[in-house]
Amino acid sequence: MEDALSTVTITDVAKRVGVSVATISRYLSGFTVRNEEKIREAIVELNYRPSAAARNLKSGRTGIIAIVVPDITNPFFASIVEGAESAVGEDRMILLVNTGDSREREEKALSQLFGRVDGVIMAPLTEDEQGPSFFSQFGLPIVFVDRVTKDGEKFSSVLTDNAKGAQLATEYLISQGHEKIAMIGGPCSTTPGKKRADGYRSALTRGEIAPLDQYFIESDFSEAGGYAAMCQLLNIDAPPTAVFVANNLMTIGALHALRDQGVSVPGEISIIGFDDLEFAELISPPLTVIARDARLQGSQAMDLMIKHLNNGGATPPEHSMVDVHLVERGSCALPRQSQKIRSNRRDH
Amino acid sequence: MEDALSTVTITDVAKRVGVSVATISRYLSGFTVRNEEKIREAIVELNYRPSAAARNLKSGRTGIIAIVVPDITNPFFASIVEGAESAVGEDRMILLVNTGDSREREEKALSQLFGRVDGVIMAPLTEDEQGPSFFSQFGLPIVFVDRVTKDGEKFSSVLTDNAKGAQLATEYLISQGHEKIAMIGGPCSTTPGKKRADGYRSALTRGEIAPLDQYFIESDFSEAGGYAAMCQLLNIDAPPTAVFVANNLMTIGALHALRDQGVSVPGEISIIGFDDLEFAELISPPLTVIARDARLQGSQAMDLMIKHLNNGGATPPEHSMVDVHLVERGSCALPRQSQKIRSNRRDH
DNA sequence: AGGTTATCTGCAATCGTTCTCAGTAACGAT
DNA sequence: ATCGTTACTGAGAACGATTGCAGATAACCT
Repeated sequence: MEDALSTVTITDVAKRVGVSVATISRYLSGFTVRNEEKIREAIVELNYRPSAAARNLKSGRTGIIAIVVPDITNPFFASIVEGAESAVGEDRMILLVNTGDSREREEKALSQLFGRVDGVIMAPLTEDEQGPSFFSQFGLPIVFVDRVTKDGEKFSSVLTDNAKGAQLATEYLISQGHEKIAMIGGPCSTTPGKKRADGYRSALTRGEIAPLDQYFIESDFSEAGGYAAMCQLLNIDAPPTAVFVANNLMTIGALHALRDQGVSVPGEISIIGFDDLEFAELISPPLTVIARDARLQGSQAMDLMIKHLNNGGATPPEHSMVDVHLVERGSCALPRQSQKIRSNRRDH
Repeated sequence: MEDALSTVTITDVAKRVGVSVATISRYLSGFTVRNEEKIREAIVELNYRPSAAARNLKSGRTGIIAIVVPDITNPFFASIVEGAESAVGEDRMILLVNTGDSREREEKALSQLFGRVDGVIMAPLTEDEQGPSFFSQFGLPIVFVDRVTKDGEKFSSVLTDNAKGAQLATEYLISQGHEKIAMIGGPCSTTPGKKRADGYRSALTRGEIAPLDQYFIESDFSEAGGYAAMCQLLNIDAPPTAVFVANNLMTIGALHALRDQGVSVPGEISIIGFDDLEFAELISPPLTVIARDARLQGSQAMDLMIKHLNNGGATPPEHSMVDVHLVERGSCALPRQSQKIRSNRRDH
């Protein structure tokens, strides 16, 4: 019932009980001491809370793990964060950094993390992270999630099988008879952007379809980017009959574009997305996607980090890969005969 | 180029340059000192990074603001967090706590925050937060966002005009000629749960429609809850012709239920949700909702917190209210004639 | 050159803990 | 009564930075 304003320290408690600070400290860390009851009382009465700052200084650990993501409003990253949160355990907490797709913010935040956190779980903006030695010099344990940097092999990582996912999507479209298959991709400077493009191309090649430049649009993983890309695809001479869109936000944008242009899905064009959405079934038609467990990616990354930390930072880097699978719903169909004719007409 | 393993302290830098630690410290805080060039070099060569822990201890501030939300995968809270992040400024960071709708986690996290953060922005799980004096005793500045606790007036808050939103929704349905208007609400132990129920009831009363118990279902703001509630509504004798669903996740659940049961929207039943969704337009029919600016709520909460902190914690509590508005799309329509007849028949 | 001022510097205390080390008290065994 | 053992205790040195104070140096003026 004392003043909650001025900070109560361990010394105040010690004085009140009439013992030394060491005793209070020991009591707090679970040793048996003589006046436990009186100490308990004093702590409650004074409303004493140990200073985390002082503990950090003494122990060299903060009990905080940073998680750095480009965009927390992207449901995928939100799930990663949630997964990480769920695995963080009793005695640690999460510091969230949302870089907002800004390189500047990312750099700044990273430099401020030192001494505040015990480790960093990170989805870097791009692969060419400020020089190859940056993270080696960084001095804090790192686990990459979803994306890596150039020298990423040196650190633990939890990735998705992006190439397989893209292949699965493309092969599915091929198996339905599509030939004019476009892709709206992410920035090739990012891991998923690059790998998904690779998977798309290799599936096409394997299906004996020549990848066309005009059918591949490198966009930016944003809704607006997906919208623009889809408009661009609709405007070319022989528009594709199917489009693989490389992430959830761009898929939403692409669907908006199709709706605005009055193009029916899957009647006139088939769409397959990457990353499932909570409401994918509610869209008309229900959206077919390549799905993966984002939450699992987050929790695995956290597990790796905690393992590393608990081993005194002496573990070799581990690389984990989360599987992908096709969720077949209603947004893909056989290419329309009429379309084939129309497009054939245009071709000649 | 020294070892990045062992921690480099300010003392190491001082030794290297041949000055006292005080000088290095002063250099770091922007004072002009004599050997600036040499100091700069030493810092780079040793890869020195000031220890945040030590600074915290000395200064009593951490430069970190906690933000506590029930569920980060809810797009609404993700936007709040993003808004807060965007307003946090250069010299502070965000510590995210995701309570996962668990009271236990919330309590535990709160108790661990002391000394780790300078303030807490919080959307409490329920209004009756562990005794009325808890937050008064808490010892850390608090700003409530979206929700408050019982003694919430004592702290700054950024809320939504929930009652108005619910009224708007209900009046809109009434204006279309609906009389059998149900509501799927959130827990009445939460601010939005309670206020939205109030708004719904008062709009009904004002429209001279008696609120029926069977038309109000208190659910839990989750997708599964929305699903179950909608199923329940469909099963009663005189099912409603319109339903106001009190949050985004429950709306998704309700729509799933309607789809599964083959009920057409808005043909057989009109739906209006609370909180817009990125993809609300893509659903068929496009979803009519009560919308508000979640991002703004987050940034306003952060602004309030920073203002408080910069004033040395001596500001009186401020209460801010974010406006709501109706976004009319396609999920509401006039009640079907056939339904009216059918229900009239049943009533008598 | 001497005196005055303006800058810069180092010493040492401090923040709130933890932890080592030396010590004391209690108790049973001899 | 003495000794050994066990079980707890307190003093004080860290941890790595910041900062008031007083002293040192340089710069400037007459």
